[in-house]
Amino acid sequence: MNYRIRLEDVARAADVSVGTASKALNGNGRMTAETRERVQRTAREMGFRPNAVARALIQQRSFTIGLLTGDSYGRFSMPLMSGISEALVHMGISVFMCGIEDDPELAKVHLDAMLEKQVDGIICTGKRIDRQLPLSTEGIPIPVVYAFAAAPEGSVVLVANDEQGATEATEWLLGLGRRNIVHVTGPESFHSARMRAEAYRMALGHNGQVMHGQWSEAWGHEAVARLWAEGTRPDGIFCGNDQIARGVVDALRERGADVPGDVSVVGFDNWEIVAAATRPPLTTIDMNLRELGREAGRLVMAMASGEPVEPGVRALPCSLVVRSSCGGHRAAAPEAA
Amino acid sequence: MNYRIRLEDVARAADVSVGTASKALNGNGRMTAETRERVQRTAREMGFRPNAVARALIQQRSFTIGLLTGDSYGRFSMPLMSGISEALVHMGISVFMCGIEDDPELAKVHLDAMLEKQVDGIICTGKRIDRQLPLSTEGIPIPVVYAFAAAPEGSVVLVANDEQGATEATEWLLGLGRRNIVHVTGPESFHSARMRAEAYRMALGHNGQVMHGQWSEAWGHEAVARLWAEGTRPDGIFCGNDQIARGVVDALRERGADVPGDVSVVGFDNWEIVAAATRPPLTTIDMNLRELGREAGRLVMAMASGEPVEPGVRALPCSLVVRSSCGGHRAAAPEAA
DNA sequence: GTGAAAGCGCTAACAA
DNA sequence: TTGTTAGCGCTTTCAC
Repeated sequence: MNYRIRLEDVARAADVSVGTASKALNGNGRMTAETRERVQRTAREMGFRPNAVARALIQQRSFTIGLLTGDSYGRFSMPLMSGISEALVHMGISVFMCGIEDDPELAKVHLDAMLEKQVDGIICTGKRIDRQLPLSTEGIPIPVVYAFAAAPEGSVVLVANDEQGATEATEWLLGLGRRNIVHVTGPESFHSARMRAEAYRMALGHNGQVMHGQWSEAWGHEAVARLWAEGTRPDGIFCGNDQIARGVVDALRERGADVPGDVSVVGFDNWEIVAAATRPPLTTIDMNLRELGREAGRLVMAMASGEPVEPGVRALPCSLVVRSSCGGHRAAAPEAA
Repeated sequence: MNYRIRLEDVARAADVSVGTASKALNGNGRMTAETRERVQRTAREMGFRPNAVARALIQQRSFTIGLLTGDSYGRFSMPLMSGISEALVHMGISVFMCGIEDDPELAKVHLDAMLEKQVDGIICTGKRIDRQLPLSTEGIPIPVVYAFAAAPEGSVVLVANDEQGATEATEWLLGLGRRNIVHVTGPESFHSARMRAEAYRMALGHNGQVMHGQWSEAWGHEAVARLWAEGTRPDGIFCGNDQIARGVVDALRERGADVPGDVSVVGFDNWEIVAAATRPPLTTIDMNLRELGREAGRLVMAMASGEPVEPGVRALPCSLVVRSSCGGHRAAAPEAA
């Protein structure tokens, strides 16, 4: 009932010209309400589906954007893409998604394909915010937004606010009365690790103790082992991600330390599969990647519509998600900024 | 250097007609090698990018497909989409991806958008193979393939071979000399859980012991607790997914049972974040979702090209991934079917 | 071997 | 208020 029905068919059936039919369906032009309704009804009855390709050709807009991602695991790219899609679907925009697997050749192939398909804009995303994708977006004639990825000078980029997130985490522990707080995190080579550590120190008001290692559960175990070996007994541990936090919580339990009774632990990422499965479930920082995606979608379309958008890095707020690894309740500490 | 350059511009610069330029660039028609090369060189130098929208309009093919997913977490849809994309990118095909969040309205909006954009085919995917998406693909004038999702009668559908995977897992345990093997899995309401349990029984040659519960670590703990309470001491446990397996392994360790010394444990899913972080890392079944995606991509394009494709369910093989939770080495047991 | 011209399905400017 | 017409950028007969 909807195959190969052209506007011309609808027009003929409704006894108007294609021009009028077009206007009737798009709400443009002037005509009697009767005519407009008749055309719309006819179109509906015939199962008419406008050909967006023809429309794109003439309007020079495809109502399509491209999402290039360096995160093929989906940890970051899935929530981002959900947000983007959510923000744009009601404008009739669809999202091309492609993973580039750290391969410059592949990245170029995908990018060219999208450019040829006349996407209205491109969003690039990675799995860490201090590494550029293997991809040059220089000289690209359409808007580009970077979300959760490093970008060339002068780009529009969106990231989660690591400092603010880490500050919230640390202050949450302080608010709970914890005073001997250690920070166990990933490699110092990661910008995020450095930012979070810095914010932790600032919130503490002194140097605290920062332990850099891997972003893994194993490092969480190892870190606790080192702490115990050197006789340190923290009452709060802020971890650089949820995997480390899970390792820490398990290691603590194995040593008979009660979480959250003796030690409060905060994670970072709110990676459901890890945070919710930890015993007790992790209180952690959510980077609100979905909202980041929404904002990226809005921005790229604003740019595509010619609205002026300032280049620069926009850091969106993280929020604390309270589960059970700290004790305390949401209301007992300051809200997200 | 590549903005708004049309074929006409290239043609003029190369001193040929647009028709000739088109043929030169697409390798069609007849002309002197010199002319062809000159046009190609000119196009390259000018940074010409053919407008795929115009091409799609005339060829009635957009070189685009749609991926509708009910799995917004990405556990299944990411590998699937990587596979699809991988199989099709070299045909110049891009993939629209959209999550439908169990929302029929949203699903329809996305589906209509793709249809209007003249996608050449659609792939639908979910997060379990016995639940249909909230979506009717009836009367759709383009090929539809279901991958890892339930589908209406007469559809082309691709799933992982649960029986074969479960058989491999069980036989691996048997091959290791385990004789007292228990199966701890998810709710009986899941088709996959029933299929895997059935295959487990077949491989065992008797009824064994099947414990249905949740797909969670907590259930893994609980199941071991029950086993211990009733005095059962298995030497092998085949788990319905990796999360259960992780719970089982942790619970076993807490009771002083050595894995894999006393008990061998096999998981299902090969979900890296869970399987690799378990101590010891899990030997598990991989559903090869990426390959499933590749096949889905090939199939949908074959259908779009008019090749006859038999409707029905195609079950693709799973494979055993050996880590440390069983002892034994890859060579000691039969290969994947 | 190369060019001219028609047309894919639609929108928008201009006539009537 | 409605219809006519000229394209959007490309491919593809069909002449020459």
